[in-house]
Amino acid sequence: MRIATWNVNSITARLPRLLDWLGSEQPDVLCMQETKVAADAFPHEQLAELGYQTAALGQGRWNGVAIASRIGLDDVCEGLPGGPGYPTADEFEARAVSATCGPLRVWSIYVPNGRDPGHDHYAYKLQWLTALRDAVVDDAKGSRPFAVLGDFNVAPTDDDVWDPAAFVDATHVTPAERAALAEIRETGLGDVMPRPLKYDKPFTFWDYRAGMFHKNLGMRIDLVYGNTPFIDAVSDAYIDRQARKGTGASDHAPVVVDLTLSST
DNA sequence: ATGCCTTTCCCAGAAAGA
Repeated sequence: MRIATWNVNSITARLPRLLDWLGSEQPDVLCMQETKVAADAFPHEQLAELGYQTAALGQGRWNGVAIASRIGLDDVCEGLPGGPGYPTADEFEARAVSATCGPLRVWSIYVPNGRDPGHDHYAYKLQWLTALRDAVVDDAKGSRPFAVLGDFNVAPTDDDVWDPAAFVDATHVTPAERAALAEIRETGLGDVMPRPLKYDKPFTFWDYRAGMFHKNLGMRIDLVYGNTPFIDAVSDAYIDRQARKGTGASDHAPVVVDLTLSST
């Protein structure tokens, strides 16, 4: 079984490449982020033609998350239970969707950026991560394979950015953000470390500007956090950097995880 | 080592991304 996560940076702009990628890589489950499309404009039909059922949560211009599965899609939960809103407490963004896909329970998440450590968006980010921790604690301890996949917008360690000196006073690397990730892991989840396929670090994001991808100045911020039954089933994990190449690419590459489950 | 790209809103340029 193959499961992947990919921040597509607009599913509308990325649709030709997404459909090609699904056809060639054949994931059974794909978690997507930054679909940037309202739920009623999501390309359900095009993915259905490739055999995928889809659950999409969207609000139009910003954010948007989805799950595509060809092994079943049940018990869909839209949004982050108990999560904060932005800019006001009751304005909930499209940043989380979860579903049961065959033997797996999965979340597709898009963590708020934070913008700047002094910005209220940063406080929102930390509140959001705390709510995510509370929302996954039961499934993390369960016997069913369970994983949270997506764009966490936090580099877990200094090894996960091209140069820590470039991130002084920046978001994505602060102790509070990293502590919030540690609290999520402490529910019983492990960080699935993918192979980079090229160079030494498994970056998942490279800025569009200034040839960052070609200089390999990237970050590892798209993560797969799995519980013990999930981790025990992982046979391989890697960054599909091919998908970041060329014109019309997202600024994120997919993280692909191969699983060998006893039931499949 | 930043908004030098990209996308969306909609047709001009602001907002957002990390």
